[in-house]
Amino acid sequence: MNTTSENNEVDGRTRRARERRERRRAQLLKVASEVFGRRGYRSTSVNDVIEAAGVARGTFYQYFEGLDAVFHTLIDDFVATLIAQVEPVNVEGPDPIGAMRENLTRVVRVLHAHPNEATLLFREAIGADDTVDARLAELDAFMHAMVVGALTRGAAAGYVRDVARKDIVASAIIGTLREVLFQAVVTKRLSVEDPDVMAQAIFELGYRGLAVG
Amino acid sequence: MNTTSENNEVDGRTRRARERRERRRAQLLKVASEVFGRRGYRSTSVNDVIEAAGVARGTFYQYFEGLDAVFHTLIDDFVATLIAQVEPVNVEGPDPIGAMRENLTRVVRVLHAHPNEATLLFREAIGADDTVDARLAELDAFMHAMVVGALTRGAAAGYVRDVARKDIVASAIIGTLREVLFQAVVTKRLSVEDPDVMAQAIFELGYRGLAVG
Amino acid sequence: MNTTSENNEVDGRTRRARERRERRRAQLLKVASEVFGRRGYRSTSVNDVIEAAGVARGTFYQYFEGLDAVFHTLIDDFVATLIAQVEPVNVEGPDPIGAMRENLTRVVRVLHAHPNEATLLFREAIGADDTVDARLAELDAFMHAMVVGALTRGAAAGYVRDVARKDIVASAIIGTLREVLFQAVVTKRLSVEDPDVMAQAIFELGYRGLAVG
Amino acid sequence: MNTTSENNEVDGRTRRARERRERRRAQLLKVASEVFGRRGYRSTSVNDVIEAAGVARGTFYQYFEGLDAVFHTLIDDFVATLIAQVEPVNVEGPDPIGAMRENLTRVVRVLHAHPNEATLLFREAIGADDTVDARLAELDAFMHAMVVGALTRGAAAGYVRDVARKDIVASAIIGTLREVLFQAVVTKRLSVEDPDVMAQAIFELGYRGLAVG
DNA sequence: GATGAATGAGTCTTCATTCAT
DNA sequence: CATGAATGAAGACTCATTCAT
Repeated sequence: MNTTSENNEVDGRTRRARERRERRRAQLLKVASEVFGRRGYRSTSVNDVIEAAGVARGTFYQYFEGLDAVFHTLIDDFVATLIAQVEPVNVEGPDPIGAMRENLTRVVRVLHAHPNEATLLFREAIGADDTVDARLAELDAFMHAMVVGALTRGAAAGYVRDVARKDIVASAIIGTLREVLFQAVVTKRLSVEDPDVMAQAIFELGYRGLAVG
Repeated sequence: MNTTSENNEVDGRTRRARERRERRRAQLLKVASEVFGRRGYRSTSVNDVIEAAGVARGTFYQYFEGLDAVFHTLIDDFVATLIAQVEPVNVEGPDPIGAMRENLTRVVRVLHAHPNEATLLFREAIGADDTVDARLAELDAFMHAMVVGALTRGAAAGYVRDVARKDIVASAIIGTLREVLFQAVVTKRLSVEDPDVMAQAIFELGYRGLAVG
Repeated sequence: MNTTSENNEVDGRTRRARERRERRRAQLLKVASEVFGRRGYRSTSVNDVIEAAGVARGTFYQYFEGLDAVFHTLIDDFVATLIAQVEPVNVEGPDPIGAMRENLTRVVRVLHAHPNEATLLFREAIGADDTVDARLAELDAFMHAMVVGALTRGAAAGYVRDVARKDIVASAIIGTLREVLFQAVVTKRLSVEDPDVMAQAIFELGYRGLAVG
Repeated sequence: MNTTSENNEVDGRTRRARERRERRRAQLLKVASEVFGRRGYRSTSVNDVIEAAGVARGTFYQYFEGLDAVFHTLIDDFVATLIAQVEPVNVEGPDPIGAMRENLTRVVRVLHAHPNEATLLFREAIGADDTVDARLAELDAFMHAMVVGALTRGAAAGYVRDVARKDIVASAIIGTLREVLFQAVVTKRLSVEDPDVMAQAIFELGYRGLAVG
């Protein structure tokens, strides 16, 4: 019927409009992450982004409340993606150590594949603003809790030593990851071709330590 | 005599003037580091600093070219102080491991004693501007070279394992220190009363690893 | 058709936008020349101009890089207008002297019609800055070359005496024009109702001198 | 007597103090005129002057109210010096034309001998501020009246033509002098070795004009 | 929805002038 | 008197955000 077809037409229009909106939004995010990666978040202005995107000032503000919002979105999305790479390790499963290593490898691969976002996370997001700081603190807390849990369950299962200050050791392990990944992905001072090599080196250090024999 | 007393007076004036200048400069640096620590470098304006210091706009510019200069000075001074804590470790000496731990303990103490500056270094200085980035890169390179050297000489002397990727392991060790110190001194998420406890935990992890037995 | 009308609409918008921009720019230049004429370029601030124009700070900077740019534009435009009044005199034409006088008359009329700009040129532009100085030097050189050329060709054609130091005489003639115009148009110490009277007086002096008979 | 000798001593002290004051003041004026000549009055700051003079900020303000005062003093002194070169021409004396030329020659010599001050007068003083403008207007009026008087008396005595607009002709003559001197002394675009050559050229133009024969 | 001109708050920086030592 | 640190008014410039078209 007429009404139906009209409704369909309207629905079609609405859908297409929404899709266009989403494409625009995604494009703006992509361009922004490139510009942030190139010039640094703090020295990027709205101007830089709209020029790079070939879009008018007002258009930008129809999609985001401001540059902060873009930045927060990028950080949040990327943090979510990273967290999604981590699968809970069953300490009583067949190969818990291997499972951990696989988690690490997946995270490293995502960081390698998104160097702009990695740079944002490691370099730009630190001390940026309270909102981002809070988000990073959450990420930290998440990782910290996870590692402390793993240490606790691992020790109970007899897989790892029962260290006294699990909180310090957890921070130490996180710092290891953070720094190596930062140097490999962001500053490129460490040249690591294969993520597995990195995982291997880190695991050896963390698991066996530097003691001889 | 008259001439002498006049000369003395002039000298006295000059000396007192210079002293006053230096006190002012030091005061401004101190106040600035506090404000930076409180509000973050990037959201601090010259206004904030001069208000906190109780000083007129022009006065500030008589002592520093701008906020950047203050920030750079703080970073440079603090980096120099930190580096000065590190004494070269003689791997063939009686207790090289102990010497390393003492280096670490001294660094930790300085960071504890200057939480504002530590915050600047760990949180504010990252991605701030090219000059500071270069300075931090130097600090990184210095530490990295030191650790790689220690690993090499330690392995030659039979104190530590001869790991394959010394560069990755060095970054990992630096990351360990950085993160633990950051969490302990800046975010205070880790409560570490005694620097030696921290050193102990880190050493145990790095030296013996997590392997059982 | 739809597309066409849309295109037309877009074109119309673009055109109207450009026209508005040009009107704004012209308005700002006009207001600025008035303010400069009233308060003097050197004691005029951006504030003075935007207040007089009833425009916001940022608007001004969307059209000009700064007050300098406005000043340079005004000077350059006016110099171009003045130069455009001068037509080359064909010394072998029917009435070269009359042609010269017509050139002079046209220049005088333009100066009369734009007293603000004349003031800028005669009073404000001298010693203002290096850019303007260079521009004025060009204007000077242009006029000087023109007069020296006229003297040379005039002497060859037997119209004027063949003076020894054509360069000095050229400067003298230019000085004559400059000073009389300055006093008539800018300071209004000379009241000259009719440009032709001025031309007449100057020509008499220059052509016949003060000698009796 | 004691009192006398004391008074004498005091007088001596006072005198010497005054002399020192005057030497300082003269030195500051000299240095300032150099700096003004080099960097232009408008881009010279108190700083520039005291640095060039090797004197403290406060000292400067003990001798002058500000840079304006220095500038005004320099202009006033120089204008007075120039005016002092001009001796009234007795139109019924033996050689009134020669007397005028001598006046001109003396003025030219002073300008040659003080290029910094000449630059101030010709380039920096124009449109500088109301006080200077008024002073220059006085100088203009003085010269104008003098020339108009000379034209009137010269015409009455039959030495020169009785031109219709003596005011315009007077401005023209002054403009001649001003421009030629400006180009010769300040911009050095006219190279005039001998002041008499300049006087000769100007007089020829003014007296005989450009007419042939 | 897209556009881009207009806005004005916020910062930075200079420099003439004062005044305690 | 000489000194130079301190002052703060004045001005320049940027940039995130709004809104009429």
